[in-house]
Amino acid sequence: MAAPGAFYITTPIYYVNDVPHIGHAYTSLACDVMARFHRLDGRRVMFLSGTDEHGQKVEKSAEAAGMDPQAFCDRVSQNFRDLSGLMGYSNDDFIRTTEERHTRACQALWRAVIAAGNDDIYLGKYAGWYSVRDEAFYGEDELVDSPAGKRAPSGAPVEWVEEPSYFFRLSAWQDRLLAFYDANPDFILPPARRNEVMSFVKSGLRDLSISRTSFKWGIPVPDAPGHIMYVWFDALTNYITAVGYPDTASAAFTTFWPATHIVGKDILRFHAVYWPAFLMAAGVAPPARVFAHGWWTVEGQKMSKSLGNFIPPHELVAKYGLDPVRYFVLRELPFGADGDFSHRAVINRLNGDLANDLGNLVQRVLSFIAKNGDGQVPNPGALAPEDEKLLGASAALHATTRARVDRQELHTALEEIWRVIGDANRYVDAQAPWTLRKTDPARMATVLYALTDAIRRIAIVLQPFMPTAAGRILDQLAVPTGTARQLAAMGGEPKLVPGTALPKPEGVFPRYVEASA
RNA sequence: GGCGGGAUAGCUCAGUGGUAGAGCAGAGGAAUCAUAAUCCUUUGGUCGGGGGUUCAAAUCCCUCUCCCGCUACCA
Repeated sequence: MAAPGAFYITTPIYYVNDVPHIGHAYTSLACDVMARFHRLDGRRVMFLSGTDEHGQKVEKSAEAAGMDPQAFCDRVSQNFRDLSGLMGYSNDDFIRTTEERHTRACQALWRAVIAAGNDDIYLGKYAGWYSVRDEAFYGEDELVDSPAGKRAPSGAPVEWVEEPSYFFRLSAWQDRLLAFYDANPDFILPPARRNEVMSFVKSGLRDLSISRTSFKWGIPVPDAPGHIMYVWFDALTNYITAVGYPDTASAAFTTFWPATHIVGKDILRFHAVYWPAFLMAAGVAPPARVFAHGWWTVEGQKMSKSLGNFIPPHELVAKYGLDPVRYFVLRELPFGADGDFSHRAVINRLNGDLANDLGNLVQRVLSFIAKNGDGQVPNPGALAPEDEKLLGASAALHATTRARVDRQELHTALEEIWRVIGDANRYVDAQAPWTLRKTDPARMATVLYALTDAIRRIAIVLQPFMPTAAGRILDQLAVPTGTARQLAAMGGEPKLVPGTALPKPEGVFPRYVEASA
């Protein structure tokens, strides 16, 4: 069990051969929001990302580039580390599977499975139809008959090849996995994905080939010269490497493991089936949760190499700004479902939600105070019921958003926040401080105080989603950094101190104006 | 083929038995503190088709049509 109040969240390790696109950015961004949320909520957080650097493709790419595989990885993994900087990720560690600590962890995990004495790893033969030309294995059902014999779908000739391989006895784990899913109904989210995984497991499991002898770029299997670990055993282990495995008594491990894994739906099975089985076989606790998210389409079309419609994250950030991009991808699609990334939709969110609803709310209140309230935090009188209502709604966001974030429902968390932003705008109109200025200045001050305090709470809870913009709003309210910006401060102390000087207000979310044709 | 999910306002979706909802878009109005922002009102749906159960069905059952996901070793 992880320590109480601790939270460990991981992105997948990205395949180092890939070029980062919006899909990678999205996965990490969701993790980043959860990591930031829980830190602000007073928990100890470990947020891990990294790169997957082994495998035949990397070996070949390095060769093609005329480089040593390690030097090649050093270069291309930088693309993903740069992404962290660009998107403002707050990851605590960035693991690379070519690091020595990872080799140690993988070999230790392997040995632990063997030491458990259940014969879960055994030596067999990996066999299949291989096309030298395609450099790929094909399943029997994929092959096409031709006069010259069996052919790959590409038309390339195939040959039956066999190589010695270690296998993981996954077939023996069906019942234990199903029992685990039953005992942990939230282990796989969203629920639809859980159903898919369970039906997959119920349909029967085959043993898994977990080593290769046909190439070299990988982690050596202990006591088995010529064998290197096959991708998944190597890659998945990164999640425990980073918390100190094999030292399961280490502070990091006892504090943080088990983790919440956020993955794309394409790799759900590996995380929700193979990984818990590996761990249980080695006597290590399985992960706490695996959450699978969906895919982005771009202007209604699937992202693909042939269409060349991958969106480089840096272009988006340059065009719209970092926080608007963060907001858009988290708000636009239900986390878990597929969604479309379109210029139109970004503009609508940016101008409608950010500039009009939130940005204008902050600006109308703060500039009113700057002009009519001596530029200070107003001094409130007794609160009226409608004041209490607004303040109560904004304070309640702490609990409601936490409940949403706990289930990875980041879009509904934002919905909750925007509901209160709407309340605040309606409150401004209903109270009409511009009228109170002439009729009842004391009441005006109370109204403005209620508004600044509501905005303070809204900005605090928005920090995980839009760290820079939310921070700027808090700056404009003269909220000191530190505990005053923790989520706990939404409920009570420290509050805004009447009379505190406020800086000159500046717009936080400018409208996006389309370049005129 | 098998298993699972879905089809609700122009768009994206919420809504599991009791007089159809939200956001955006559209129309009209109010206000003028504010980033021509905000607020109010409002147009709009035979809840995919058909059948059934029920006093009552978007909601339960049957059936049809269409869409999507999963159906293993592709990093």
